[in-house]
Amino acid sequence: MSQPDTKQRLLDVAERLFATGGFHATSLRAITCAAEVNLAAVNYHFGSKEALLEAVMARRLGPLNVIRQDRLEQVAQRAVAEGEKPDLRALWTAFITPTLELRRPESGAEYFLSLIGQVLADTNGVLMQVFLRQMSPLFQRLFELTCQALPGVPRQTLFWRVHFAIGSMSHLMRSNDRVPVKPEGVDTDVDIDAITEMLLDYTLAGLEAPL
Amino acid sequence: MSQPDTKQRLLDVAERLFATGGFHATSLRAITCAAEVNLAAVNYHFGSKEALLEAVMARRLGPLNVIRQDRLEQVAQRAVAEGEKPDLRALWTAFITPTLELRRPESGAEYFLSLIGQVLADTNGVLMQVFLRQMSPLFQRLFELTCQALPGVPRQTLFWRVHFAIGSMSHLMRSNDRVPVKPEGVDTDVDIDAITEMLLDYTLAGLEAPL
DNA sequence: ACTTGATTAAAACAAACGTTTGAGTTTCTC
DNA sequence: GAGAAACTCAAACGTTTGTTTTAATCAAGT
Repeated sequence: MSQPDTKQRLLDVAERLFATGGFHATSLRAITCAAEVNLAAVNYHFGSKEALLEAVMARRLGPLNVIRQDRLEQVAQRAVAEGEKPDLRALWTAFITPTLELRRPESGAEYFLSLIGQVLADTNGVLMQVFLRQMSPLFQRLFELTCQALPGVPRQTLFWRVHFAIGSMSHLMRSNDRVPVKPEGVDTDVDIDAITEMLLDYTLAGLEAPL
Repeated sequence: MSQPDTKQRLLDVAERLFATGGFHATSLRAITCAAEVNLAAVNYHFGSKEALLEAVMARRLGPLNVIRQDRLEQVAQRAVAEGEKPDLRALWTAFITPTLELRRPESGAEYFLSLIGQVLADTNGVLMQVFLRQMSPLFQRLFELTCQALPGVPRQTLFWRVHFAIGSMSHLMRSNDRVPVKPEGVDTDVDIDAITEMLLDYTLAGLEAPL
């Protein structure tokens, strides 16, 4: 009958199923069945499948973006106060670390992270359009601050390097522990902090690569 | 009536539509309509939608993998002959350059490249399964040779760095000229050779990042 | 010209899809 | 307690989907 958390259950289940199966390959019936709510609840609470997706993304992306934006601005302000250019590692730490924190099981957001990773791979489809409405300002800001941090690198080169960096990061976001090919003697079950450091090292080296 | 190139048209159109719309969001009717062939032709020539996808991938991935495998082995053999470790840039040039060549309009394979980029983002769904059947050996080989080229970097670290590199590359493969966010003053319409160099620089710097 | 195998076509099948509808139930406010 | 708003439910709607079926047509070989 009446359930106090229908909307929440739909969001949680949709997050998981969209992440593991993809938006288009996940039906509303699969979601509502897993959430143990009625099919019509989706349209009642959200209006449409796409709106459900948008709600799934907005509930975590909003707070995540606030954190990242704040941290980016702190780095920028510190640089201004010191009359220096922004610290590149601090910038990308501000962008990457809160994001990968969502990878921790305790965050309850690991599927969300995977979903966002997939969104970043969407070729201008519905996922990407929804996502960009919420992300463009942050991407722009990150890029501009990175340009300030690396004044000797042409803007165009930096654009592509940032593009590559987003690619690495989103690839990691998607994979969780689902790494498709595991070589011998490699333990893929690795600590979040360690992998964050590795990604930062890799990204920083790439961004700063000699011309 | 009888058309000499029904199968080819299906492959071409499927490649394009799967690449631009995604596998699940592209119907067989959309493909057959665009190819101007009958719906039953898909099942007649390929057996199923998934088999069509597999054929789409195999027709270019097979030859591409032969080229890449040959070039990788050349680098490896040169190193053995000289009693040295393999040259890292040569390895990744062998892997990346033939791949990004497909980005050229003249190759007729730009949609294929985008499709493979999407496959690399698939979370163990049908796309990834089809793909891995054709790609695992090459990935393994690339990883092992990269380990040989960088003996001072722990295997596990290298695994993740290669993972990041694949992420960058696939992100680039997917995007073509569809870059979602274009900052001011950046020309995203860039020469293939230039962008290949940029990706190689970025990737090499990341792989070789100091510990 | 006939036969056989390959190919095409339209229709059908069974299932699935997102959305809508209208009735019933629950919750909230006065 | 009554009424309104919020919520749930099952059925229905109209459409779409991948696959199958069967007959017709084409192409190649004898």
